[in-house]
Amino acid sequence: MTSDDTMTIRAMCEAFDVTARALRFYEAKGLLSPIRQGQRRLYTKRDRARLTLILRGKRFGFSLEEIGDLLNLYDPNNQADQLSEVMRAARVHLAEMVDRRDALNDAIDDLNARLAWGEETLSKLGKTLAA
Amino acid sequence: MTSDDTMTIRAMCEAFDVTARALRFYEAKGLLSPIRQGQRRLYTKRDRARLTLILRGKRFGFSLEEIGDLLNLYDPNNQADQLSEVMRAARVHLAEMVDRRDALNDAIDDLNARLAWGEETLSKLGKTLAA
DNA sequence: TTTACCTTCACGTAGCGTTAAAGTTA
DNA sequence: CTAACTTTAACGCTACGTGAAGGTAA
Repeated sequence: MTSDDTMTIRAMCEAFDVTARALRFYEAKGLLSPIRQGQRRLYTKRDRARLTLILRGKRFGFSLEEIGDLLNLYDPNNQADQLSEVMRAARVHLAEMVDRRDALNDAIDDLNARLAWGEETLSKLGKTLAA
Repeated sequence: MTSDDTMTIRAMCEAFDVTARALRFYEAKGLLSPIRQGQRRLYTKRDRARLTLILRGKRFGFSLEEIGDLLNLYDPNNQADQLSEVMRAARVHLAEMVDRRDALNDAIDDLNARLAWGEETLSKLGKTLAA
């Protein structure tokens, strides 16, 4: 972190545990806009705040495009209707996450059942071959 | 289903609820190998058996490459060691699925908490603006 | 000069979706 | 003849990883 409160791409990578490629990718997608010192990128605290939200959004399963929309909502004077909009999107996503988890649970149960069957089959097969 | 027990690509699509593109893709990946009647594909019951396993594998979260490996294990005279190998792979995958579900659950709980916070904030904001 | 970063292409991945252009079959 | 179905080819999408080739700063 330099004296003017900006960070190099390398410092960002270490601070947020992301790759430089990812940071450039987010920039190409319009999610970040670091200033330039010649060719080199310098990330301001605004970039850091946005990256925090980006990573949080990813953890919640939002796509980068959706995250971009949410970031745009955050940018202006964030009033009640903006927050409502974000929450509406979040609720939709939450429902999808719950569906995926339920499907995953079903698959897990199913696979467990098949493994149990497989073990039983193996033991029978062992006896058969031993006989 | 024609008299010689083969099915056209369209019939397969309807029977298994998959697209023709998906069937051709599985073929390109070496998972299916329908016979040809001129240019047209004709799927045998071997293909249908394999497709059943492919779709089941996908439901369990296996990649097509992994599914291909498992299909190859099924092909020969399936003995005890073959089944053991499949089960070993299945157990590894099961663990991954459990991890993903747990991560999903954490994210769901987290997002729920943030939504609760958001609702509280909204109500306070409402009072503030009304004052 | 070397060393260590930095930069911009640009192709590869997974699993198909989606035209496009053209041949075949009923 | 036409409608319906088929074929191959090939680019699009998501979120980057992974070099390649070269610039630049200490």
